[in-house]
Amino acid sequence: MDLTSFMDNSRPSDYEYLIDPAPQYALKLINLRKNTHVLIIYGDMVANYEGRAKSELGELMPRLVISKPDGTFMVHEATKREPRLWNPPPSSLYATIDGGVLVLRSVRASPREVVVVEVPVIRFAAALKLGTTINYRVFGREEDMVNAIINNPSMIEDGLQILAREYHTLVGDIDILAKDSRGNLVVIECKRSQAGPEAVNQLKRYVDYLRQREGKPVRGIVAAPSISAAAYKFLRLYGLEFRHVEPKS
Amino acid sequence: MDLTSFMDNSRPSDYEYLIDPAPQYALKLINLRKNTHVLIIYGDMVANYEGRAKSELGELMPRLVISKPDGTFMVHEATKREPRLWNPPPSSLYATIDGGVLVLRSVRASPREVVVVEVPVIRFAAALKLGTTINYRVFGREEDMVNAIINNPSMIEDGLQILAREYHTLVGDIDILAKDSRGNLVVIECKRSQAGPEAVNQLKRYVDYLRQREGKPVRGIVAAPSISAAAYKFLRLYGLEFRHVEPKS
DNA sequence: CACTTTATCTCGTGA
DNA sequence: TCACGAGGTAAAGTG
Repeated sequence: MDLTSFMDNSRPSDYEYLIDPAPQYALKLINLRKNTHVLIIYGDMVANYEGRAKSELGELMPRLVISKPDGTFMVHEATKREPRLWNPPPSSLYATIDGGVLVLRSVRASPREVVVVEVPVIRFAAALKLGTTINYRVFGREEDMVNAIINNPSMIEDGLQILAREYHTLVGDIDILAKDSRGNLVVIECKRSQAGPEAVNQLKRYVDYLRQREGKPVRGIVAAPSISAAAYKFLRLYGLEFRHVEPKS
Repeated sequence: MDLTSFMDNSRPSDYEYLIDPAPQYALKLINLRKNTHVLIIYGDMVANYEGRAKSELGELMPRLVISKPDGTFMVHEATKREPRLWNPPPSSLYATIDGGVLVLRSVRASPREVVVVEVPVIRFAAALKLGTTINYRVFGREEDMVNAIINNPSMIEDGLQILAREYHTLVGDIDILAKDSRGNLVVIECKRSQAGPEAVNQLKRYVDYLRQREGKPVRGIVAAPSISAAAYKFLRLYGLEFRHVEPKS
């Protein structure tokens, strides 16, 4: 493939790449494809971000820029899953050449956030057509746990009767509201991973609210695969309960 | 540059790339560079993940794999900042050819999680040397807010005396513990962005605990740039207070 | 190592 | 649009 063939042909192809391109070639690729392709720019660059917070990558070194057609903009370094700088979608990419240097400006409208990248040395640039999986689904989420409990309440305790799921209250939504065999209201808070202090606190909030509103005893149960020691102490301090439930059951 | 020169020379260079490579060439690049370079593989692929949860990208379509020397492994699609599938560092990458098809297996030890990617069509593969910014710093975090308040407690109210920061209790850590001009304990919970019901609930947890432990009135203040309407109602309901504080002040 | 909390969290959902 | 809460959260810091 002619590496610069795209210059003479504005019809998008699946992928195009430039090796050690002059800035104006990279610029043209970016502007032609930024709304349809995922762009990759590899080179020596500096960058900075200002918006909700502020930070700077002032030392010139090789980094990797990834820009997606939805506005996602990321500056990756050698380590970590997270980009060092980024703008989430929807953001807008503006590329220019300033003093012979490629400059990428990603602007997020609300909240106003700007990432600016200067690339004095462009080693590689590419425009790639990527797909998107439809009907993507993850199994083993909290919702699946809630379903499992609703379908089989005895996994919490015998005689439990489900009253509602996602029961809305002034202080938040209760995962499962139920009634035990003795007629007590039971609030169940599900966590797909180990429950910590926040989970207990959340449950306590719901239970306190219902106790006050109903004027009678209300039980609270954390349903999770495990609970931290501190959270368990906290839970017992307030007379709440824990049930072991695996997220994939 | 000879696109296959790396084959005859195991000395790492800054970047190498293969265009429409045969699987065994891509395999060799991956195995030579996976521990030192960031790898990019673009092609048509299917993938699946199993670990804490489970999901599948069963439809063959163009996707982008990024692998970092620390074990970061990501499968990106056309949209979103988040990879569709991933393993965080530290994970291990194992590449093989199975029935003529490049197979990438990323394994995380604990918790055990596996991402498997099959790439029947490899359009592009590259090994890139990336840098890492040292002494990286973000400005405008919650810690900066806490510092600002400790250095100038009057931004909360006059006569406030700081007693402790990160004060540990049975139910969690208090951002700032202080005493007001009348001798009341004051718990301050800082949020760098708008405070929601959870922030208020967190504060209530600390205040309730101290009230009980100390047997005397304890004030609670949420310090944040703003607070949601629901959170504010909730806050007033429990006799807590709100102070406007900007994260960059 | 486990636990706790923050985050420029991101993302989906529902009002 | 905003608010709220889950997430395979990841990453940092502490005991």
